[in-house]
Amino acid sequence: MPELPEVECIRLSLAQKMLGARILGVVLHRADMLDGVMGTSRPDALLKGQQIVEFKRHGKQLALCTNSGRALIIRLGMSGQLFLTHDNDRASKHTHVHAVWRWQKKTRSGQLFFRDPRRFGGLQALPDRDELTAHFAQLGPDALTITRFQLAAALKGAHGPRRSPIKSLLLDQQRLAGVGNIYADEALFRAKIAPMRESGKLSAQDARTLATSIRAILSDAIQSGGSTIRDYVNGSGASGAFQQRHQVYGRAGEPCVRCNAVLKSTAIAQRTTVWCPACQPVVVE
DNA sequence: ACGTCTTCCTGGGCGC
DNA sequence: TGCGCCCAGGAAGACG
Repeated sequence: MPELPEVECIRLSLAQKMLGARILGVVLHRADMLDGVMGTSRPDALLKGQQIVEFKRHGKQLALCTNSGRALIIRLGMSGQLFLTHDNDRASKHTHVHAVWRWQKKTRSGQLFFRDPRRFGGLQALPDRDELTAHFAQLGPDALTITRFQLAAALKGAHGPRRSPIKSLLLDQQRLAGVGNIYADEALFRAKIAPMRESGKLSAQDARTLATSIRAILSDAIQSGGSTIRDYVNGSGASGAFQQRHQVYGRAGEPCVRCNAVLKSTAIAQRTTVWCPACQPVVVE
């Protein structure tokens, strides 16, 4: 999916055009993509008749908040897209569209499409803002503003130092919200920390460096419009450019940009992990 | 409670 | 060109 920077770029592009818009009608093509309808009608859950007052994001999750207090969470999974107009040049965009919202804002009107071929994403309806707050609170702190203290607390854990590799911890949305496979590798490279090092054995200085690296990588990526690997586009259909600045992701076997050593690929948490064995020492003196 | 592994899907890219 | 295989931006759920 879209990791935090891509979701943030989608959020910004949608907010620019749709903030204040009223939802005139909704079509849900696949009922199994929607959760949380219990106790309410499906159109209400999908925000029909309501006005969008805020687009919120926590980690990789986006929430559409309305004047009636309801919220609709959108998770994009691996292949999810949100876009405002059909691109007639690409017929594929017309397939796997699971939901369409028809909206109007003063004299402007349009449609918002939710497309997700792999269907790892989904929609979740929440009845009020407290539920949304509680829902987001189940996730770890947002990675874009992660502090060294928050990260150090996650490394330590509630019941002693964590044994899992630092990369696994970065991917765990309950510990830190927003980092996925691309930005985990990029942040660890920037911080010069090997992805397989035990989380609980990182020093306070490591935590500080890593927190700084995570924030820097994510905000740089947002500035570049996100990373387009296959088909990511923001709400307006624009691709990102950050993929051109990846230092390790997708570069296994190529030379390290810092030291020229050959980048290695290793599986950690069942995810392809690329790192520099020279810049990111496994054993630290 | 914790850490690891399987599984849910479709589609693009590659080798043959 | 076509087929089969492998891989992919995620994360819930099962298991030990």
